[in-house]
Amino acid sequence: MLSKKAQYAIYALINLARKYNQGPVLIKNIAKEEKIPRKFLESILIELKNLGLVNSKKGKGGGYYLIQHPGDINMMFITRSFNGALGLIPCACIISYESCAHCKDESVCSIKKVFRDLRDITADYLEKVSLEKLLEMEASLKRNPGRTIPLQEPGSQE
Amino acid sequence: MLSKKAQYAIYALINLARKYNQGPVLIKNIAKEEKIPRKFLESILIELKNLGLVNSKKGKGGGYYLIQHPGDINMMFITRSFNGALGLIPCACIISYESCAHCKDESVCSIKKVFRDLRDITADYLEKVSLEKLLEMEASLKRNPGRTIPLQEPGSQE
DNA sequence: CTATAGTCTATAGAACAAATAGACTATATT
DNA sequence: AATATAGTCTATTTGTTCTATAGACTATAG
Repeated sequence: MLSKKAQYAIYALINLARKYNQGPVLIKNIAKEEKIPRKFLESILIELKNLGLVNSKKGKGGGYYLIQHPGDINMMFITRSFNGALGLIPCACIISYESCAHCKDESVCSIKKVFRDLRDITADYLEKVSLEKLLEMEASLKRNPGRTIPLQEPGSQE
Repeated sequence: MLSKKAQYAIYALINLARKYNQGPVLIKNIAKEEKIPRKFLESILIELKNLGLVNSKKGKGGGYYLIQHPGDINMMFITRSFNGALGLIPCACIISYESCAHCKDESVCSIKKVFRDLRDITADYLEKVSLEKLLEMEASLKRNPGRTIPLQEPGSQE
């Protein structure tokens, strides 16, 4: 499960993406609209600034705004920046990789292989989901609820 | 990332799967072979027993053993039992679903859609990975390192 | 120069993860 | 029945991370 921080980061970015190229947005407005605790949001926005996704303007008429095109910001980047590794076990991770202390030979470890492949599938999927894509999907869902073309064919429901 | 507990559960089960139908296995042997803290492992084995995957025999010659066929125990069941929800955000989960407090209308929320689809992809993938499958893959990797047929075509590396 | 709005430092509290200790109970074998 | 073996239960400890908040500080527009 993503941390609240990672989830809030996504909501905040979507909020800014909706107002892309419309000038700075106040922290308190984002907080109110997205129901994010204001002080917590502040720290998230500073991280987003350090990551180079947003910029801020101080003083009256100030606020935050996206400095990358919504099509260039994807869920994989956000998720990894705020939540860390995508892999489910340390030896299946790219960042925060740790060699496995439990198996004798990692090169023939089926657990590693399975979880590494899953990590790759997840990374691919999340990389395709940009803020722009999310806004498009939202519009599409509003026109025709439950009828969007999925990014990838989901399998059977459990 | 899976908790240590979930990871240890997987290692313990694989260990028992290797010795399927060969009588009870001592806790201390599993602990030693898989490098799992013994007392921690005990609590995991009790959970596995409550889940109906293993049984135990007390006294001399006792130990733990699988009571389901290795082909019938899959990673999705283990992961969910020990690590909880597969979805990355609460509104995308099946178990531990929570309606989203952040969007106005969940039925047209693209974030929910995206993360729900990802959850389904993950669930499908993990469901296909049984203990038996892991042992087969291991054998196959040993014969021909790095040449197994993946369960699903992994995408590009990042 | 002053109201506005973002920035920085520090910290509190809760929840959770990981591990350990030790007494207790059941069973096989002699 | 006695005894050693081996799993079971209860409790507690320790440490970390997550989430949130408070308050003083700094930069800027007008």
